[in-house]
Amino acid sequence: MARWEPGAGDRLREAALSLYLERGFEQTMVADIAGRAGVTARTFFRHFADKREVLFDGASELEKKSLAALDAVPAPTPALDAVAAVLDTVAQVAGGDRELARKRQAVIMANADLRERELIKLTSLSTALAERLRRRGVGDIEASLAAETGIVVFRVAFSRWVTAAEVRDLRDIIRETLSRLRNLAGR
Amino acid sequence: MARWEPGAGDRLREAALSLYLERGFEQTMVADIAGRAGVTARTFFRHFADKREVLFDGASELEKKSLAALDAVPAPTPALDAVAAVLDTVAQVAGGDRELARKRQAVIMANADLRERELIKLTSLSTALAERLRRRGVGDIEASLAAETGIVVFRVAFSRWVTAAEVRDLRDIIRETLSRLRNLAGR
DNA sequence: CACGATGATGTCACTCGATGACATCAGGGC
DNA sequence: GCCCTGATGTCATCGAGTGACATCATCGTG
Repeated sequence: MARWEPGAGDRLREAALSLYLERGFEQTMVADIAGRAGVTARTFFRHFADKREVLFDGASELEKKSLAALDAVPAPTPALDAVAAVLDTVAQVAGGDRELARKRQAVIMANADLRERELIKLTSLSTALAERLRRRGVGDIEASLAAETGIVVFRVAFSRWVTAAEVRDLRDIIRETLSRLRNLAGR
Repeated sequence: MARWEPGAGDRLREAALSLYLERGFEQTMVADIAGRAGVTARTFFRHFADKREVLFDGASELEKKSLAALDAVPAPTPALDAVAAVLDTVAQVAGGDRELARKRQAVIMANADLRERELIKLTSLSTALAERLRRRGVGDIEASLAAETGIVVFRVAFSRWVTAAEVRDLRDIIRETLSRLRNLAGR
């Protein structure tokens, strides 16, 4: 076969991120993205469900790995400890390219629709985690609480990780954040 | 003045909810809502920013009352206890008409865009609470964690409250949920 | 090599959400 | 009666998103 060329999906992803950075999300039209990627707008929608999704389609892989990580935790582990183990894995998946993450986050934070989409991706992860926890015998409410709490820790830690001044690993920040939450909530 | 008649905003709210229930959110067109309310589509958008917002415009009042409740808590209270006090107020505002809440929630849960919007409303509340907590001297991370944790408790409790089988007060459920969270997270 | 299947893309037409510009109309104060 | 103001209607337009259909390249098979 010919030498490797990025597929249309990858080109669209790149084109979208750069355009969102240059002009902002709302000022970028799907036709612009498609044009930069060398395809038509119709093709954009064959690769991504909508204009926002182009920034979020890594989420399904994150979810898959997170669930695998949870399944790898031995059964008798307390719910929140199991979630902590998941967060270590999440840190590896999401905590790689910090500069890319900063760019992406800058775009997302600048637009309400994108913030909405980001939230629902994390909620979807939380729901999936809770469901697995229940299968392990964790109570209904406890499963939801543990999963959602884990997501809260991730969100707070992540938002700190992409801060300009911050230099620590995402994993370290997550651990510290979880520990602070325990102090906060413990009686 | 003439006898009381509901304004266009109220008529639109009612029309929208009933239509969303009858046909579903996506199957309902803005023109339908406007028609049932006796106005034009253009007028709909003069009352609500978009098609979703018609279900959520109570959120700003909820936020206002929540912040007032937080300000009413004496300063030396631990962050999570202060949030607990806020949740009592939230329970009063959101825990009134259970049947209405069930209808509304049924519509929201049936559509991804609406779920997104609901999430961001609660996140906005969380952000506002965290900001006030910081003003009281609560540390940066702790403020975010306490506020977001409070929202998690509310979400979990609320979703239980609108369950068909559930009969307890929203406030009671919230209290129990918070207590469970403390057990879960405490070391 | 020709052929037909398959998958990715382009083209066209259309619906609907959302917004700006301008006209209209009713009520209140002068 | 007149004017101001706020709420609404009308019209035009943009852009997201989708369905239907045509096209084209690739590839396995006879």
